[in-house]
Amino acid sequence: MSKPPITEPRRTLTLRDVSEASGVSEMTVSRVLRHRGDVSDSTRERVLEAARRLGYVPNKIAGALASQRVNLVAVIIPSLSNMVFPEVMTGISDTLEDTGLQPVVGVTNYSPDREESVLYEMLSWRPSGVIIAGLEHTEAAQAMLAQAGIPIVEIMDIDGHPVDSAVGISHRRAGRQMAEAIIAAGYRNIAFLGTMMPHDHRARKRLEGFEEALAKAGLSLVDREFYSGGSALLKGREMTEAVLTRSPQVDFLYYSNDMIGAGGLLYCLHKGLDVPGQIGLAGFNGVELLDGLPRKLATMDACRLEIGRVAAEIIAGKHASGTIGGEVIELFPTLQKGDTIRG
Amino acid sequence: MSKPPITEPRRTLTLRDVSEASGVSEMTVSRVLRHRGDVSDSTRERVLEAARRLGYVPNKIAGALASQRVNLVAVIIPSLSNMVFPEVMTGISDTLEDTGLQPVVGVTNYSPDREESVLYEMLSWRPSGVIIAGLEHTEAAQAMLAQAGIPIVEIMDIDGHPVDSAVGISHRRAGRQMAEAIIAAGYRNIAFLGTMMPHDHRARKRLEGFEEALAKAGLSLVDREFYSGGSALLKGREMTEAVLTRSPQVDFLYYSNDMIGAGGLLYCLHKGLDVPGQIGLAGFNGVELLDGLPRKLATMDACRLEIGRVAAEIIAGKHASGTIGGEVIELFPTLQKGDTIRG
DNA sequence: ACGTATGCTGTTACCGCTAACATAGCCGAA
DNA sequence: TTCGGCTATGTTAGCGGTAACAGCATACGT
Repeated sequence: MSKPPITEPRRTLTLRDVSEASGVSEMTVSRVLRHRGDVSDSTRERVLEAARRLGYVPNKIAGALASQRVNLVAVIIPSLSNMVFPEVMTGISDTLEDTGLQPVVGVTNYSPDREESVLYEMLSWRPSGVIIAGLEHTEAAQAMLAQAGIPIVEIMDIDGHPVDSAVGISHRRAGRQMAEAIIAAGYRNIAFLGTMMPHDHRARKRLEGFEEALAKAGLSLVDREFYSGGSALLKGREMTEAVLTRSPQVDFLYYSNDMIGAGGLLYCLHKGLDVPGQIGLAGFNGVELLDGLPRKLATMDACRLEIGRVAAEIIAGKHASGTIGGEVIELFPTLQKGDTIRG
Repeated sequence: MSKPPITEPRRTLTLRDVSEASGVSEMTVSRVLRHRGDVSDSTRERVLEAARRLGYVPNKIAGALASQRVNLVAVIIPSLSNMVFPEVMTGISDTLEDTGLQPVVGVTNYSPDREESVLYEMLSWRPSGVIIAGLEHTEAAQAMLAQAGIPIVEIMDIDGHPVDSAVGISHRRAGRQMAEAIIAAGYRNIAFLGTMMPHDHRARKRLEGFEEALAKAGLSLVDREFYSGGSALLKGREMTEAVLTRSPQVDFLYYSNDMIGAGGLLYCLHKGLDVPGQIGLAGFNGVELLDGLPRKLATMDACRLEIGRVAAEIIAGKHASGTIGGEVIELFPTLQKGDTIRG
């Protein structure tokens, strides 16, 4: 380092500053910094040294405007506070890692209006693609997605009509499968405990599938209980107590997610109930958390990591299926009976 | 709607398209869409109708370049998969909600190099501010932060020297406080169980403070156990078993986070140990999850929501303290003894 | 020697939008 | 009527980069 680093620049640096400091044109600096085109080693060295010394950080805004290319992928999800979407994010990040693409997260809190405005905001940055949870959106959001002219992947759910591509599982089928397993194990007095979220379409579809399969076996839910907000584990405990008090004949508890299921399981064990003999339980998601419980809750893996991975591959244009857009990729969750279903 | 919506635009729309469709200049359209300046009601109506009909989405890239203003706030955090950062995010989002600012999240996985590159990437979009976890960064990252010319808030931790502002708690003090409470309750054979993450400086500082207070009382840790990866709840269980087998004299287990603490608690209860008489436990973070456990784990709230809120206020320039930048705001966690410390 | 391929660097014209200033019409006061 | 002072709109000149092409050595085959 011959010259000392600049300490307090009065304004933010531009290519011109680096070009003047290294005695070449702005274009050449641009080429060096983007590892593009042929530049002689000596020039490259000089430019890099100057850029480093000045502390130059390129302006992607200008770059994106000029090149009409943005390395951002919009990811729009309902929440970060349950275990499921962070894991999807991991799948996305891992896959995007070596593509030069960068995920940008927007959170909707399960509000369609908020989803619409988050989408608008993100599209206004002209991302290279959109990954968005669910198939249900406002009309305006649907229109924006359809017109955006970039790859769109709707994730988690495939029971519906995607705008472009979709990657997910059939929640309806998942509900059905769980019901069938429960019935096959001999349980007959089944209750449902879940979230009261009018816009959680996936939980709704699971319940629909579940009840459909019950109906086919001539059964119906003997009780149901909903909650919203608060600590899921605690709510699971409280709801379970409420249901078992109100409907003592219940011999199976189907939860809309693992967290409340875990709360219910802890409650049942605490009460000394015979699980799964006297009463069975099942949740949904296959969250890692369950591994630490005294007994393993029955659940179905929602393929979260895989969904993120595949969605990102589609955006990055490196998904196995050669086709361009418009594909629906169904993943198949596996039912894990754990220790809370008989047999 | 007199004219039907355009269905398949060959290229993405610009202000010019809207201006032609509504018979005014681009500037006027721009003014209408930004609610800026005086525009007659009739013109505004006409422009909005045209924009809506065409499905125009403004190009913020061009707008930002021209106006030299970007409504983005970079938020750089180590992880999304533990409960802590999502809650900080909630605090940030809530506060930014009505400021026109938008958080953009980058995740570093506790890697300093990754942090540096994520920071570089985000700064290249010229955000209005940066919120970044921790006070320890690579030299290059420090330099970038110092030169960025925008408000920087380092969050979570205040034991060190911030580049600009800082909001957080003293983890060293938190560790000390917990040790003092444990000693006061009469426990003497204390073990530590934590993560093996060389870059989790906050966990390290808590342990340092903890040991410091032990030393002052003439005590030292009788055992310690570290883990990395896997289900925290399960790891807590396994580590606890290992420690209690190896060091049967241990009468207190101090965990570096609530999740492994919860696993340990479940293990102890399962083994029929007398908690907190025979053995005490404590974690850190005050996660909501604990409310659902059969017994409440002792913990310290890390003020996560508040940290996010205050950090965002500083960036938005609406924090109570009138000063501009350079402030260190210390928050004070409360010790919750729960049911797992005697007395 | 000549034409031409090749490697390196510079020039020009935008990308889509907005700040700043310019202009036109209209009102009321002098 | 004339003139300032509004209001509503248009015009001009960039913002900081990059695509595309132009230019100029140097190397090389014939």
